[in-house]
Amino acid sequence: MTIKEVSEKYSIAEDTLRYYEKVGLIRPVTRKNGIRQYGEAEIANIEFVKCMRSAGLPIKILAQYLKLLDEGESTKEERLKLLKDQRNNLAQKADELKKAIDRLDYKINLLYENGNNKLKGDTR
Amino acid sequence: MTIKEVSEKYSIAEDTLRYYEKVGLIRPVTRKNGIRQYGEAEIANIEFVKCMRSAGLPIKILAQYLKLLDEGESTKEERLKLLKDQRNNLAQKADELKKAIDRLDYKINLLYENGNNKLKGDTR
DNA sequence: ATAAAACTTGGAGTAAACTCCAAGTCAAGC
DNA sequence: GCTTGACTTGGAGTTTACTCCAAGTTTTAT
Repeated sequence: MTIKEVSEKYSIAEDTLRYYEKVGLIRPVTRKNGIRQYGEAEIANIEFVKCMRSAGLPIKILAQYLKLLDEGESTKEERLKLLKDQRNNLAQKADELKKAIDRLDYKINLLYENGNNKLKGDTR
Repeated sequence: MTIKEVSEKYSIAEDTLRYYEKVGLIRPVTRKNGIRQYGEAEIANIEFVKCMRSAGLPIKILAQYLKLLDEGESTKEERLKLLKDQRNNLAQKADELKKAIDRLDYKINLLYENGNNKLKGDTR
């Protein structure tokens, strides 16, 4: 798979794919005449990265995780901690998201039920 | 309430509070000898803004919403649309978050059950 | 009244994550 | 054999959301 195909399949700009490689978020891609040929493993990585990035995991963290993975078995504990930390971060983010959604829903309902948004204590 | 008190109560830097005011995310705060005195309405605004920002709503959107509010009743439909759009954005974000969390949980479990992370098809 | 602490402003600087660009290479079609 | 088009690189530029700073003013404590 060429960079263009990957870019289209996953809606990630070619520039971004090269950038990810540069900063160690995906492994160096093997080339054919200097041109990147993405194999199955690379594709799997990219799909994983996309999922994590869309949830807001920082690039640095993901790069560090890949580095640990490539360092082998000895980094197992560290990887476990990293994954758990990130999982907890996301869970907290999900909480905040839920609160904001509930609040928006409340405001939306106010607007439906009552054109006048100036109910006591809700000036926004 | 002074800017310092608000800053401490809501864990928002003073600079950030002034910045929010500058970009129209909160209304101009009334002054006493040039010094900001935050009243109840301002505090409520700030608390709302904090909730929305922690969910990732862009500053531009929040500023636009405040502007619409201050333009009065005629902007009701537009405000409703804005709130719904943002609500939907957040809901989608929550979905992505959930997917990422599930995936991390899966990886964490793999690590617990099996030191060797190289199960078929999971190179990350 | 005067030194120290707290506040003000406008603008510059920073960090993260891209995104764009110029200049060069390389294989393929005519 | 030359042009076209896709690809490459390194580096500069952009956006968002702060965050810091210098220089000045005001308030408070002695």
